[in-house]
Amino acid sequence: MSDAVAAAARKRGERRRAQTRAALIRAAQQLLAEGRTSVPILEITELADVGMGSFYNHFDTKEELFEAAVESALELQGAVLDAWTKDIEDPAEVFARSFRLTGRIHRVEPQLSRVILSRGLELISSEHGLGPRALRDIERGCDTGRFNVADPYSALVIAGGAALALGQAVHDHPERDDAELSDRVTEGVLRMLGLTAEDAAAVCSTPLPSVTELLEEAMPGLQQSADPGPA
Amino acid sequence: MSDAVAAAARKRGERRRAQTRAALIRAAQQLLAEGRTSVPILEITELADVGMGSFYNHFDTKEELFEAAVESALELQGAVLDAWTKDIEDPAEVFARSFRLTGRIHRVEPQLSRVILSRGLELISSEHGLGPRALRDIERGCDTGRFNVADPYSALVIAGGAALALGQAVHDHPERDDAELSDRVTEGVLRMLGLTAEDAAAVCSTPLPSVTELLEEAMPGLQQSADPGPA
DNA sequence: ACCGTATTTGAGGAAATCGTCAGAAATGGC
DNA sequence: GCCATTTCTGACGATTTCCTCAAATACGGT
Repeated sequence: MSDAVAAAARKRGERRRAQTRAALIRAAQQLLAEGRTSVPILEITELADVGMGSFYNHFDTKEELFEAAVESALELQGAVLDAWTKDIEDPAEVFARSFRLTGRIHRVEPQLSRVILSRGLELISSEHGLGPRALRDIERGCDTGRFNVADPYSALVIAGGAALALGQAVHDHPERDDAELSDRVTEGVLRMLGLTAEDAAAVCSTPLPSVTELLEEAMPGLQQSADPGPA
Repeated sequence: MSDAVAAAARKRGERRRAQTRAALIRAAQQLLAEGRTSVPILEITELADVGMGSFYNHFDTKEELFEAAVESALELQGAVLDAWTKDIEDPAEVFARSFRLTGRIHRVEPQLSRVILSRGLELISSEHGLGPRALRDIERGCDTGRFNVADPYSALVIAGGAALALGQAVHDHPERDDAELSDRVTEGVLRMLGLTAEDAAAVCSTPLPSVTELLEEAMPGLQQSADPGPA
C-alpha cells in the first residue's frame, strides 16, 4: 500500500503545476472569446489569479498560450461530439446530429464557441481541428451510398465553412431562434451532400436531447464559464 | 477656364492627403494579409513610407486603421463582382460566376484575399460586407423559382461560410487546382440552393474569362501588391 | 513674391510592457 | 523534523511603444 500512497504523493506536485497551467489556459480562452488577444501578460496572469512569473514557467510567448487554449477547446468539442454520436449508424444521422447540436452549443456555451471561431477558418484543413473528423464522416457516407458528392474535400470545405458561419450567426443574431437556424443550415448542408430535400428535412426534424444535459453528462463541470470564485 | 484651373489646383492638397491615407491603408492591408496586426505604429508608417506623425493625422487607433483597410478591400471586391455579373440574367449563373471567380481570385490576389479572410466571419452578416449582396442574389433566385430554399438567410450562412472556407483552402493547399476546387465547391452550394445535380454541374462547366484580365479591366493598377516603387 | 492655411514630420518625454532572477512556498524523500 | 527539488511569485531594470507638439514643408490665393 505504501507504493500507492507514494505514487499518489509523487503526483501532488504535478497536479499543482497542471492546475496553474489550466488556469492560464482558461484565462486565455476568456480573452480569446472577447477578441482581446493583445493584452499585457500581467493582465492574463491576474485573470488566471497566478503570479506573473508563472506565465514564463509554462509558455514562452503569448501566441503559444493562445494556441494551447484553442487546442484545449477543440479537444473538448471533439470529445463531446464523439460521445454524442458514437451509437448512431446512419452517417447522415451522425452528421446531422453533430451539426444541429454544434449550432446549439454556440448559444449555450458562447465562450467555448468563440474560442473556436477565433481561429476557425485555419482549423478546417488543419490536422488538429474538427476537419479530419468531418471528412471521415463524409467519406463514410459516400461509401455507404447515403451521400453523393463528386469530391469529399470540397464537401468538407462547404460543411466546415457553414459550421463556422452558423456559429457566428448565432452570436450576431441573438434574436433568432438558434435551434431553428441550426436545423435549416444542417438541412442545406445535407442537400449539398446529395440527400433529397425530403430526406434532408426529415433527418433534421428528429427530436434532440437537451444540449445542457448532454454537456453536463459528457464533461462534468466543463470548466468553461469564467468562475473566479470568491474574490 | 481659370475656374477649371482653380478647381484643379484647389484639389492638390486633398489629393496629397488622400495619398498619405491610401499609403497607410495599403501598409495595413499588407500587415493584415501577413496576420501581423499588433505591430508598432512606427512600423506601419515606415512600411507606408510616411512620417510617423502622419498616422495620427488620419486615424486615432490601429484598430481604426485596420477597419478602414478591410472596408477598402471589400469595396474593391464588391465593385469587381458587380462589374463581372452585371449583364447576366439567370440568378444561378450570376451566383455561380461570382463564386467561381471569387475562388480563383484567392489564388491570383492573395493579399486582397487574406485581408478579407482575416475578418471574414464577422463580415457575412455585416452591413458592409458582401453578405447583403449575396442575400439579394439568393432572394432573386428564389423569386424566379430558379432556387428553392426554405430560408434565404440560412442559405446565406452556408454560402458565405463556404466562400470563406474556399479562400482559406486555396491558400492552405497550393498544390490543389484552385479552379477545380472552386468549381466543385460552387457546385455543392448550388445543390444546396435547390438545383439538381445535373443543373449544378452544368452551370459550373461554363468556360470563364481569365481572372487576370478581368481584374485588370475592372480596376486598372489594383494598387494591391506591395509596390513601393524606387527605393 | 508673399502670407495664411493645411499637412507632414520626427524627436523626445511619458507610459506601458517585457522577461529575468533571487527569494518564498510547497512538495517529496528520509 | 530536515534538506533537496520543484514550482510559484512579484519587484525591478531594460526595452518597447505611445502620442504630443513645435518646426518644416507644401499648397492656395492674391
